[in-house]
Amino acid sequence: MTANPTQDPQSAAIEQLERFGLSTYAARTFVALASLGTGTARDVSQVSDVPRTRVYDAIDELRDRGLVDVRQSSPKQFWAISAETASRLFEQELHHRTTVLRTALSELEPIERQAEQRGVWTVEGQSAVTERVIDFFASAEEEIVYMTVEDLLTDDLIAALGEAAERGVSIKLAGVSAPVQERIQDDIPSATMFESLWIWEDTPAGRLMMVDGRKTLVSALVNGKDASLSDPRSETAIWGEGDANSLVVVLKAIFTWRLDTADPDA
Amino acid sequence: MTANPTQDPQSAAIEQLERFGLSTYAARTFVALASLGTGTARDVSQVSDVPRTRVYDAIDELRDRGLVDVRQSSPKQFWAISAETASRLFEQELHHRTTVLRTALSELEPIERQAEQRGVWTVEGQSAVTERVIDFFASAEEEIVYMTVEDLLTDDLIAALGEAAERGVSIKLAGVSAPVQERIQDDIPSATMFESLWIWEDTPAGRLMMVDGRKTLVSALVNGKDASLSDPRSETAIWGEGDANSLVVVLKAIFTWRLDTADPDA
DNA sequence: CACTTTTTCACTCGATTAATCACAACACCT
DNA sequence: AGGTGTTGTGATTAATCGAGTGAAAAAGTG
Repeated sequence: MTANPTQDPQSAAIEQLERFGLSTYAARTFVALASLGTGTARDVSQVSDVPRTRVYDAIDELRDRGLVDVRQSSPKQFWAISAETASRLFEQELHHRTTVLRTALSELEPIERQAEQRGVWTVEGQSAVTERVIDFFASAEEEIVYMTVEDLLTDDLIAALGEAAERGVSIKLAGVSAPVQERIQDDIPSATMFESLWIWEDTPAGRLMMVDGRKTLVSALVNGKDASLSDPRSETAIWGEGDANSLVVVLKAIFTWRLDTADPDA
Repeated sequence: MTANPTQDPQSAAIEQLERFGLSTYAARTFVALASLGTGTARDVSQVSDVPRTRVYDAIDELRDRGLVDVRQSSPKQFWAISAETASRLFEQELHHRTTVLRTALSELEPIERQAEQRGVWTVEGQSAVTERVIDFFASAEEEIVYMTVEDLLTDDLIAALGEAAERGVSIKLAGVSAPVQERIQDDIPSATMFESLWIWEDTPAGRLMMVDGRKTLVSALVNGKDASLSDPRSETAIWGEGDANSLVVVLKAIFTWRLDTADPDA
């Protein structure tokens, strides 16, 4: 997962197929067939390095999944469905499985998950942090304050902000770069900007978020000094929820001070 | 995989999570946490039957995937993301992975896959057969003839027919049940019906298809006598392509005879 | 400071799967 | 027909991975 330096199509396809539940033989066999179009066990074995005697089992597996058809002759001929059809097939199946998962999980989810917690939770990895922020945006009812130094304001986030804005949530942003700022003005005209600030002008910055004055999140990039922008995944965040939560209290104080003193229209 | 009699949410969720690449410990841990909301290693161990000493590893795995956050206290507290967020996360990831697969596969697909083949290919399983039929519909340029005895004309197929019709493909159907027939008239007004027929009036029937007079498919349900409609997955089809293909020749003869003699407007 | 609980880590056992081998069936060629 | 090489199936071995167990270190608690 971490080692993926734009490898060749072969290995990429094989890796994905394996992760979708095929055995390595089946995966290699299918990839071989996909490049051949059709072929015999021998052909497949030669280009895939699957032992010829095992190609038949692999074909069986692929047949069960509807990925390969067989011509009953001697030698048997195998035929792979097209790349387009194959991916459509997988997408369909996986969509179905996520639906099953969603249903099952929500059935056993507790009625209400208690908010109002002591202490703070930690999240690791940029994508995970973003995911969490989006979640919080989605739960906002009145106000979102979001502040970032670099351009940690991706399309996902803008979309989530847009949805919130349409619900009537007031949105206050800071630290947005000029080009993105223009986009925001178009997409979410109701959003107001306030001056970024302060201590970490050019530090390995992260983000800072508060929704409804009772959910807050702070993040930072871990490689403080050395490799600052090398690995984009090295972000760590902490968040807390509830009026009495210490992190919430602190951030609320900072933000209200800042928002009050700042020029409200900028 | 075959044993799936609408099991309880617990096992269903665990099964899906495992198939998405989580270890069984991680899957069980997440499900436990999902029902608890938050909890310690001990809590998790009790409801999930994961050895307490291994909950930590499982949490690490879940953390890497952004499914769980941790509160650094003693004992540590674990927090699971919501069912909704989790499934969205998976759907996103899987969509991405199918895209990677699609790209990789199409890069190594041969320039042109030779049509015009001797012999016939076999497909097994109702879903696989349907998939293949849809594929052929999508490749049709002039004419589709499709004939089925039972209601092997699902929404997928109707949709595929619709798309073909919009491309200007002429569509000829037979053996469609009355209710479905009405639907067709609405969705695809250009389609013409002809009388089903013949030998297999109430046999364990299948389908019969021809596109552009050069691709044909015939299917049958295998459990001829005993369990006819018990297992819907026991369908087998054969198909062939090319003007000289024997199956094509036979079917073309049958159909042209049938279509010529039948009343063209019915 | 003793004692419990939490957390980490190393190791064993078992199951799954890759890989090899031996043999039977079949087709082709002379 | 008979020989020869290729194809398909089944059994067997080797290796890998993950579940489960237990010991030991770390952190709390009285």
